Amino acid sequence: MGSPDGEHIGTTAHASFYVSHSHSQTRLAWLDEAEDLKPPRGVLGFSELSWPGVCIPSSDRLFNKGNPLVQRRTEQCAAVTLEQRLPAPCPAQPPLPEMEAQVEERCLEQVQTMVVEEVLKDVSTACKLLNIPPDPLDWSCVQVQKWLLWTEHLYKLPQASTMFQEMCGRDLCFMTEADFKQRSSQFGDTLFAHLDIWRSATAMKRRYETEDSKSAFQETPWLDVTSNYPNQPIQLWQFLRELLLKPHNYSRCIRWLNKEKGIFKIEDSAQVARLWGIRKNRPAMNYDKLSRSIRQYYKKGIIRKPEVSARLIYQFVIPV
DNA sequence: CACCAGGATCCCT
DNA sequence: AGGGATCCTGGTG
Repeated sequence: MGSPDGEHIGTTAHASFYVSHSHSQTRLAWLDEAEDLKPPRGVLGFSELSWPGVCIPSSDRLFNKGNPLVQRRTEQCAAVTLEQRLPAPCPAQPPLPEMEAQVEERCLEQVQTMVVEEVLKDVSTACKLLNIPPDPLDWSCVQVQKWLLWTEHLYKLPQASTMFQEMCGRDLCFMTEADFKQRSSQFGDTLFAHLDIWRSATAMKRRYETEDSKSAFQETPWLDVTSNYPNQPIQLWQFLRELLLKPHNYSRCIRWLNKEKGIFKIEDSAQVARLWGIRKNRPAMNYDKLSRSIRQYYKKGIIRKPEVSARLIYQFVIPV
């Protein structure tokens, strides 16, 4: 599925990125195909990376019907691309073929920028959620397990994490796809593809960071995947974790039941809602609304109800 | 009654 | 467009 004819824009041990700049015929064919694509979506529903012109090997395998987070990004990309690849015609002066080529060139670059941007954003969000560094090479065994648990949840891969016990990120990165399949014949390829994307994202980020400051990419405020985004508004799950990590102050209203598993109990629902309301400057906040927001996290795989469900008890999908 | 689940809509960024 | 807030209906113990 790769396009080795194109310009090589990045490499990791197992993944490369190519952008075709050579054959306008091919590019048009790809763009036309794109109109028929079913729209996948993030967070880390990465199948959109198989987008025409920007190719990440293995990512197509992540696109399966069971993926709960598959929909959104290509819709955005498709909308912009298709709109922009058809600039308003000028009847008096039909565009020259070179101009068409330039327009296509620009479209392609825009798509590439958007896709790269979205990938980095998704990886960044996941890093923040899992509290792990972006580069898989830097992962400890515990961090590998966190990532596996998350991936397991994301792609509904039962028991995937148990097949990679006591492995650090470096071990994982040196494994081939065959090694992955050997450990899990059913899901090895999906895990491998997902890991591939993370490594690729790191490579992309490095590449753009070291690029000339005049590059269009530099105008995008790249997200530092390890930072906490001081200017970003806090999200509810972050707020809850914040309270939980300060038991000295808040254990009377919210506390861990099982910190290792991420299970917590809201002891004083009204008080937690009040605190959330204060933080967000929403005086009318109450537990009914707060709990509705928590339930939105079920779909996103951030918070869920524990296996043994009980009132006011929730569980972080990825423990702190 | 308090909590839970989830649809619909609005608002803000 | 996406996230969160808000409102709502209906269900459970």
